[in-house]
Amino acid sequence: MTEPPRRRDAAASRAALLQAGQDLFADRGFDATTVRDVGERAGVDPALIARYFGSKTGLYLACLHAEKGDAVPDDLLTPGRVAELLERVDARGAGPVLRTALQAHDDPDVQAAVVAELRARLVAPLAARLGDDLRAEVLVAAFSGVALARGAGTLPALAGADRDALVDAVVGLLGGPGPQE
Amino acid sequence: MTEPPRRRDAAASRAALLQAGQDLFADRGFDATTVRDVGERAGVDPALIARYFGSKTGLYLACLHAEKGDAVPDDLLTPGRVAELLERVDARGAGPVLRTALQAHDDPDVQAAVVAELRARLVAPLAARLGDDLRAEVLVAAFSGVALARGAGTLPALAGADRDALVDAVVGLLGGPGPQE
DNA sequence: CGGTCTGGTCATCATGTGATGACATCAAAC
DNA sequence: GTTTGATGTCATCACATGATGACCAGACCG
Repeated sequence: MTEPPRRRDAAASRAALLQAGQDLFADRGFDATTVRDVGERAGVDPALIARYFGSKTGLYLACLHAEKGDAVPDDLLTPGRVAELLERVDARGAGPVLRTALQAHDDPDVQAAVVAELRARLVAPLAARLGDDLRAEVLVAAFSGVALARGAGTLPALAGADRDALVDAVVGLLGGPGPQE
Repeated sequence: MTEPPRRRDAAASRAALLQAGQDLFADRGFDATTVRDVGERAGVDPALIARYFGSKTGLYLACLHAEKGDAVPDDLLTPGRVAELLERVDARGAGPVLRTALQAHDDPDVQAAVVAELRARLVAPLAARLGDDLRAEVLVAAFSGVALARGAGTLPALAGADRDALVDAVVGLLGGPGPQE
């Protein structure tokens, strides 16, 4: 750090592309995001995506791994965790992982990576608590649906609701008969 | 009916396109379905989509209205209704309505049509029972998530589960604290 | 038969998109 | 100052996709 900002800085360009990719992929999904969009948002020539990430898919995978660290794997059933995730959804979109949970990706590498992310970050802790993979996955799918719908605007009350009210509704409906303390 | 099948039959071609559109849109969504796909599946030249429906979007709207009648508006909380909907999802994909509930469509006409369908078919009856639009919409979003994930295969236990077990899990988790009798 | 209408086929266009490689330009090394 | 490698810019390609219109082929009517 503290380097005088170079006028040409590969690391900075790379980081800008990564950030722009995270933003746009989270907001619109993979297919609806073009490399030109990413380049424009990053203030960088789209051709550099190929240089630094190999391809659009490479950038997507990098975005997936980049956000790996910033969400602590934790339980989904606690109101605090629900609130935290929803806050994140409101601020930055549903995110590639939740998105791809509900729509298969054609590229097998991407699909495998998302499955692994989902499992590690959300399903596994829940399954450990519930003792049941199926119930854990149903919960994850249901929450993903709420997160996506929040951004889609197709369900007006959900899209427009105050976040606290939404947390209440989600916890009330999804957290119901599960073992909470 | 009982007409000897004409070698050239506009109504039959139209119906074939409509059916193929319903199948493919339900299975893959709007964007991932090409007019060439629809034509091939229907055994009909794709150019006829333009003739009979004006455009791909026109066909999509027609598919939306076509399946309007075949799902009885009913309550989502009852196990019977959940089972019925899941059966349909297993047989024919999530369907355009549930799909678009979670991903906004760019065309405003389509978006408006889907919002209306969703409201009439799913949200309204639930809201009447729960007395709360927000909770009703959360439930619809959650169920849509489950339906989509069922087909996406990203959550293996959910995708592979026996339907009865899935109905149990869904009813147990979503129907929990709601007013059921 | 000749004419016309309807249904169907096909070539083609315009556009958007991801990818690629040639070229330019800056910075550091020598 | 020259060279060299890194960094960035740009034109362009290949391909998929939705749309369009010219044309063809039976059917029905006179």
